[in-house]
Parts: sequence; structure tokens; C-alpha cells
Amino acid sequence: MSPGLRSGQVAEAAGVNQQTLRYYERRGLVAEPDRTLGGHRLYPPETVTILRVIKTAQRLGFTLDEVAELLSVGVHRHGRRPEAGLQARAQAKLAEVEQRIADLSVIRDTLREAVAAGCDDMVACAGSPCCPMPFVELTVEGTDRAEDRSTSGAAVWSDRAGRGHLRGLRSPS
Amino acid sequence: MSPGLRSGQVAEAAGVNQQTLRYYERRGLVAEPDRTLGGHRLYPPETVTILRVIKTAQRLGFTLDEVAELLSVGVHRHGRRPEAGLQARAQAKLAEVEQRIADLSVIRDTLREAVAAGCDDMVACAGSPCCPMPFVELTVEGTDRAEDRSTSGAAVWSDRAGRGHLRGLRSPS
DNA sequence: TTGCACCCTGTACCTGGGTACAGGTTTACC
DNA sequence: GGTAAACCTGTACCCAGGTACAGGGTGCAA
Repeated sequence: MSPGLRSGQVAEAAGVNQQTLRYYERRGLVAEPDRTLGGHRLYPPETVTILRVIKTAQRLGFTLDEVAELLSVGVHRHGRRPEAGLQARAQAKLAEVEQRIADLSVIRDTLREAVAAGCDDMVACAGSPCCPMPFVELTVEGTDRAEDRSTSGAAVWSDRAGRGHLRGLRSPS
Repeated sequence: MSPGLRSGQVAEAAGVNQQTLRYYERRGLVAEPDRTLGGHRLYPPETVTILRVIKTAQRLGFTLDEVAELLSVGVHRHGRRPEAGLQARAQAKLAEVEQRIADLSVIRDTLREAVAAGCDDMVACAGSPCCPMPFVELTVEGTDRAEDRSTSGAAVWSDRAGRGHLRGLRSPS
């Protein structure tokens, strides 16, 4: 009966540093493990899985808080009452993930076309009417700081067809 | 003939703060714009596009350095000599993006199954043989620090089928 | 029972990616 | 020509996510 993994083993296996492991524990991403009598941590083997998930999710642009949400969309339940809201949160996360996939797909397609077209630059093309127009359909999100969003959308993209002058972008003072 | 956009206009339109704009300029993500006689920046309209791309790519987990690479996989060329290597870099980026999409797809599928199965937690299930096994196929990458990768792969996942004991994970000292 | 590798807590520090002034100049409208 | 809004440079600061000691305690094999 394996008593559990030592912090060093877990860190090694997951490719993270031990301090990071404790950092995640503080942040609540990894459950507090059992201890030996002397106070040494003893991790269940799943911890390695969790760490890998965390690392990957991070690489995909999720913050640690978001990863925490992803990991425990709720808390172990398994047959107990569905505790309304959790499913909803899972669904929200799902939508978010799907949006990211869509955005990455735009980037992928653009890169593909660029490669195929022998066009080496994405950006310099932005103004010229050649090339696959780069990334046009990316969602923006996080633009919620400015109150007056009304002008930006259409106007901005007008440089695609016809180098629009973008009058109307002046601050609404 | 529009003389260009002022920094405030560009920032507004792209939903970033002016300081950030200058920060990107310092980092080389945005080309140094022309100036008025008095020294005020005058941006070409494409800058807004570029900023949107930057923001989205970041949200998808690319660092600013990576975004820079994405943006100018090489430099405007357009018909001039292909300057060997650029295409290759574009292709490398493409592969990277495709990997990310694959990873996100794993997460998406897991979330979907979790939602469908009424299972509210991804992680607590990791050890138990119920539930869709979470995220198993995620790539790891960035685990290149440890020299001895040989044990981790298969051994770690052995907790899926049969709660393996993970002997052999001890440090190779 | 000793030796050494490993682990503990705490606190300080580092990097990436911004943001916020301060103090001064330019623009543009009246 | 006056004045308010917008801009300039420079420097300082902030937060997330780690990482690195220092100083001391455990675990276990010989």
C-alpha cells in the first residue's frame, strides 16, 4: 500500500518545481495533502495529473484562477445533489473554450494561407488588398473599458476596403 | 489625405491604454510611427488591427515575444525573394497553433462529457474509474527541465488503470 | 546514532506585462 | 494670443506567477 508521493517525486514527475507545488497549494489549486508524522507531505498520485492539467491550461492562456474553475467546476459530487449552478458554470467554461478554439482556428487558417501564398508577413499586408486578410474575425473581448464602443467596430475595419479615414473616432469628450 | 491617427484615437479604437501602446512600441510589436513637427505620434490605421491581433493572441496564451513572431513571421516581403527560413518559421508557428487547438479540444470534450454526465468535478474523478478521464491526452511541453523523462510518461498515468504505485519515480540520483 | 538527502516554513526576490504619475510641450479652437 | 485637451518623456509602481535562499527539522540506511 503506497503511502503517497513525496513532494520531490511529484514535482519531478510533473516537471514543476517544488516551490511551485506549494504555491499552488496556497492558491488552492492543489488540495492539501496528508502528512507524515514529521510533517512531510504525502501526495496521492492523481496530483501529478492535476499538475499537468494546470500547466497545459496555463499554456492555453487560462489564468490560475480560471484553471481553478476549470479543475473544480464545483467540488467532488458524484451522485450527490447537482447543486444548481455548477452545470451552468461548466457550460460557461465550455463556451469560453469553444471561443478560444475558434480564435485559434482563425490564426491557424491565416498562417496556413500565408504559408501557401508565400506571403511572409501578416501585418504589412493588413492595409493592402492582397494576401489573406489577417485575423479579421478574431473576437476582441476585454475592450470593455471604453464607454463608447459604438464607433470602433465597423469604422476600424474600414481600412480593409478602401483605407477609410476613420473620422468619427475622435474622443466623445 | 488623412494624416494618421493620434495615439489616443488608436488606443481608444483598440481598447488598450496609451501607455500600453508605447510599451508595445518599445517592445517592437508596433512600428515607430511618424510624428508631427511637434513630436506627436501619427499612426497608420492598420495599427488598430495589429493591436487587436496582439490582444487576441495574448488571450490565447502567446507571450508578447511569441506574438511578435506571429505578427512578423519575417518582414514584409511580398514577391521579393523568399528568404529561406521564414516559411519554415511560419510552419513551426502553425504546428504550435495546431497543437494548442488540439489541447483545447481535449478540454472542450472533457467539459462536454462532464456536463453531459452530470459529473461536476474533473479532478476528484481522476483517480476513480468513473467519469470521462480528464484531459489525459494533453501535451505537456515545458517539462524539459528534468533529464530523466523516461519514467514519468507511462508510470504517471498508471493511476488511471489500477492505481499504480509509481515506484520508479524516485529521483534517479 | 550518525550522515546525508530530502523536506519544512518564511521571507525576499525576479520576470512579464502593464499602469500611473509628474512635469512639461503641442494642438486646435475661440 | 489664450487656454483646455491631448500629447510627450521619464520614472516609479503594480499584479500574477513563480523562484531562491536561509535556517532548521525528518527519514532512513549503514
